[in-house]
Amino acid sequence: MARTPLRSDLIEEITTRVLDGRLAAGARVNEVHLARELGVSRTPLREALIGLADRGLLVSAPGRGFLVPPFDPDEARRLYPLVAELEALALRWTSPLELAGLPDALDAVADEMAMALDRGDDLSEVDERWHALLLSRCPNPHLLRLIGQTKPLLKRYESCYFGGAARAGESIGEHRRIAAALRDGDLPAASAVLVRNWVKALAYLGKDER
Amino acid sequence: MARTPLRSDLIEEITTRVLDGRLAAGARVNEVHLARELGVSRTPLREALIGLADRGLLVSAPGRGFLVPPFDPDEARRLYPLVAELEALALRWTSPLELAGLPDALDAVADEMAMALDRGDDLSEVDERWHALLLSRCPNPHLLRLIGQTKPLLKRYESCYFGGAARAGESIGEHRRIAAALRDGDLPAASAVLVRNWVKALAYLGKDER
DNA sequence: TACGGCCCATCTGTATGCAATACTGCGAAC
DNA sequence: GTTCGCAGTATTGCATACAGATGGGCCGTA
Repeated sequence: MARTPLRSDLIEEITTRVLDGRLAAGARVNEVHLARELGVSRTPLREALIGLADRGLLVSAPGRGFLVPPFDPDEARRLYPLVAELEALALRWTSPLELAGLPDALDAVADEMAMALDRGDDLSEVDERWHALLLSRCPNPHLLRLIGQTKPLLKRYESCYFGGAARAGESIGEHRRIAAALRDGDLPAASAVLVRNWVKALAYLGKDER
Repeated sequence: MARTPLRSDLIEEITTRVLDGRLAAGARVNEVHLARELGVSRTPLREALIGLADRGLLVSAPGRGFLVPPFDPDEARRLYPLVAELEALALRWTSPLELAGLPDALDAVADEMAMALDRGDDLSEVDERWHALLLSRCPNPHLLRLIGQTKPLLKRYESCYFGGAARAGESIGEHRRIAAALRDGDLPAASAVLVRNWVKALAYLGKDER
């Protein structure tokens, strides 16, 4: 028997397809087609779909299966502050002791971001690593679970987040300020910048969405 | 076809069984037995189990099925503040306009709680209604989803919450103070009491858990 | 031509079947 | 006496099969 259930891999794969639009917003998910395409049967596929519906990345329409929720600017406006507050909470609940080793490591990742920006690479993967590192010491697994469930929803709207180099540079600066605040032991300042970082991302997103 | 998928009912039923201990903490879930007992096939049952595992009320052990997580005092200590902060957040994000009609209704439910306390009834159902009402105007469905997913986890530890009449009376008073603060438009005070209400519940829980 | 009802293909929701792994009990060896 | 190994059973994970609902097109009628 597989040591990793099929549904886990399927959740990952389907998440990717929702994020990159191969499963289009508003479209219904045809279980038979998708199962054939992925080379699995409908059973583990449905299990994955149900998991994704629980996280809000799909919605279940009783009798009509699953569908990808349409894009909704309101939803983005609610998701960004939500993730912001959740991350800030995770930060507040990380003990100063655990936090001590982080700033240097965070700045190292921020350096990577700066280099990626110079090369014109995609920053989102590095940005993700930075935030994962920031939260890695939080002792509340349930909060981390909620964050993990919510971020993919947000990523649907994030496609053009780092589109502008100006915003990217600004964002890297914010990341560095967060690390600096942590070094000073100034947790409120760190959370404040963190929340602002997310909210600003939303603002730039709104600009592109016109 | 049923307008409501079987798995929804199953999720509800299994949640109940986990909360009342019919599915004991630490025990494995036998899919065949449980399916027979519930009069359904394994397919929708497994779908329900997966949904519950996503919410953290069960854990999935690859190759070994699902099991009810053991009780863990640490978990309770992390869940209560989490729900407290999430509810406070929901409150902060509810517009004052929407909030205006709430205090009277909240106090009405608080009256019910007081009456139930006098009669010696169980308060948890009424308490749940009070909190649901408090959050009912929050415009962020994702936050509400997270709260809804997290509260059942907490309820596992809540059995003896309202055990002491003294604490129950105190809690009702806190509920009234929250409504009063809302009437005054003093949102920070309302959140503060709300958070304290949850944290105190945890403190009393800790006392009984020895 | 527009509208409403019926029929059929398609798809979901549920049940059952099958293969491979994990647990249990017993026996043997140290 | 304890531990290791093995065989049989139980149980999971996945695949397939079946029943009922859904949606769309076609025809008839106003």
